[in-house]
Amino acid sequence: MVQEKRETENCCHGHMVEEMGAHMPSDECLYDVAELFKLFGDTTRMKILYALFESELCVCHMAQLLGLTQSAVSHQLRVLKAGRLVKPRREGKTVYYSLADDHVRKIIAQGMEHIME
Amino acid sequence: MVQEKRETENCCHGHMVEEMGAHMPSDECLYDVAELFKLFGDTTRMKILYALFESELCVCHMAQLLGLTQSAVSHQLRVLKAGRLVKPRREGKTVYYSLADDHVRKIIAQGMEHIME
DNA sequence: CCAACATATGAACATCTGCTCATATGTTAG
DNA sequence: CTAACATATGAGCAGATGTTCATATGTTGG
Repeated sequence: MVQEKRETENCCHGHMVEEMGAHMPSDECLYDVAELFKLFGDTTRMKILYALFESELCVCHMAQLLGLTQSAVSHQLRVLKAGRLVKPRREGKTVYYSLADDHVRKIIAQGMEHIME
Repeated sequence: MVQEKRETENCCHGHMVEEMGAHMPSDECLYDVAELFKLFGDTTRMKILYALFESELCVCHMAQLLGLTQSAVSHQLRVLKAGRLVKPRREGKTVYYSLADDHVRKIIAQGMEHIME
């Protein structure tokens, strides 16, 4: 995350530039949204999330279903859990994961819609 | 994109695994959605998109507004254009970019909502 | 406690990404 | 045409990311 480089170029003799800035969300907010979407921006994670659309699943079940290693799935579940997109439920040795809330479903659905244009 | 690794592990003696698969979108579809979200998954691109929320902007204007290099902005606009999230409009030497459609706005808004929980 | 199973985690590695710098392309004024 | 400006693009590089392999942790049955 290294940036903050200012240019002196200017095609429009920059008035109103600061005025525009007023409507922009804070850098932190923009960063958070980008981080959120980053979670959806990987095929493996998207597979996992979509697999959880209908019902909770345990790790090894997901691995089987998606043709992935248990380790790979577990690593990604860790990321998704940290991002509050999924939540675990332990039952004996088995850990079942499910979508954290309906927002996740909505966001994915919206993305799907855009793809199907 | 190297994967396709199958595990033999099985906590649930895998019946119904294939049945689940029936409800999954095609790999290509999942891939496309992930690619779409990947576009939103970067702070610089999110800044650019958000800056375009209200009105079209030329490249150097965006660079100024966001405190980024003209080159960096141009590179990202290329990516966003390829992903059909923004569209250019040439006017003399200047190229104005704007959001490609309202879906973009909706998707970002949905993301923002989730952040503000 | 021990063995077996389910999941989690750390290190190493190859790949992907996004930035910078230099330069090319496109456009208009003179 | 040429100079000046706006944008685009390519090469190179540093940092981020996702996978694998090996191993640790957690849980239950015997």
